Amino acid sequence: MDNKEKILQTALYLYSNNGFDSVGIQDIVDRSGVTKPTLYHYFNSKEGLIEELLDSQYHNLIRRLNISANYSGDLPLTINKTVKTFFNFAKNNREYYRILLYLQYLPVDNRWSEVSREYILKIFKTLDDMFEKMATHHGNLKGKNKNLTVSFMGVINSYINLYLNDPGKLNEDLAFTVSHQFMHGIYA
Amino acid sequence: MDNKEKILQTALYLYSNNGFDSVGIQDIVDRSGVTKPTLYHYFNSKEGLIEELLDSQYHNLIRRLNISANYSGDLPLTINKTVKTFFNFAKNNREYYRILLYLQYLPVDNRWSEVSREYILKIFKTLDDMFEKMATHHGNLKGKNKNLTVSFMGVINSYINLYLNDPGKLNEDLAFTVSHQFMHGIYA
DNA sequence: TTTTTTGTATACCTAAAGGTATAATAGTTG
DNA sequence: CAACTATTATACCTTTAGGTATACAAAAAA
Repeated sequence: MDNKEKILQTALYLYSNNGFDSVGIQDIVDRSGVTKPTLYHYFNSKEGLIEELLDSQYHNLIRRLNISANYSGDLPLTINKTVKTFFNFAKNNREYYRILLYLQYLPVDNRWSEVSREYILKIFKTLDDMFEKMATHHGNLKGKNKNLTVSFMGVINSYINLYLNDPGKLNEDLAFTVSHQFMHGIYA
Repeated sequence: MDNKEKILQTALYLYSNNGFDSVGIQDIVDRSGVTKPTLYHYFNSKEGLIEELLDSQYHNLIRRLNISANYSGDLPLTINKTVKTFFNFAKNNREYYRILLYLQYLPVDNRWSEVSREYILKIFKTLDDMFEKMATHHGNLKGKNKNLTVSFMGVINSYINLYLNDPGKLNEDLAFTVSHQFMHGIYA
């Protein structure tokens, strides 16, 4: 692993557990076994480092999401696949997903909120499209895409936030339960 | 309004829009028209200020929540009242609730995460008790309280997070929609 | 083989953070 | 009125933050 990769890994670890503001460049270079100029050589600034960090695993998430959210007639299957995609991605990229969660609820004027907004929006857009397509077959969903997207992300992220330290819980069973409850409510 | 109150108001405003780490004591005292020793006289430290800030409106929330979450036989009514309680509280205490949201998704090792954990847990506990009581009348909810609490908070906070800048949207209609969907799923 | 680029370390800079020593003022209590 | 307590301002402290000027070694290009 070269120095650049080492820095990215360390930054991911530290930022994920403490947040961007609580981790200094010095902390990162110390833990990576390099010095500041090395970091600045590769990333130019703290912001540059964070941007590259966010970018690094994001396309992976979007790619998977596009596959599972690609509705073509079977609503329960699509919902379940999408829940599983989120759970699996979060399980396999715990540190990264923790950052994504943290960014999603950052105050609006926060410096880092802007850096990440496009990423969050893209995820929402993908789900919104999914629900819109679903509405063509299920009339009762018509016009509700936004609400559905918000509910869906809310439930998913709430579970992930809770179980991120115990990722074994984010399994197929829970994914099924969550999908089922989302579709049929708490009585069923 | 005395200086202490002025400081609290300013801190609430600034922290709510930027997060704790992005706002310095200097920013707060400048905007309050006082000087540092005044702030330190009343609050001892940044942490002390934040603790008092969190405390200031928290009991209000818990009080209301205890009333609406007090299940006594009518599940849909209780759910709906509780959703409305959250929406109304968030609407009437936007800055405060924004901080609560932000704290809920902070990385675990973050300095401020600890300060706020008990508050978040108390809210979860109240809802958990509500769902447990409900399960005595609705057998199919039995043993699901934790999942129900997580889903419930997830959906509620996701909506609030989205509409906090446009709080007119957090109205009774949306509360009804959210309650209904929570109970009966997206098909209904 | 010379030259240039890439990568890295030492040592430093400036700004801003949280916090305080000291002293003055105002109000309260004896 | 005297003593004391609560409240405030000036000016300062220390630490840490992000970032950089300079110099040097290795590798790639000429």
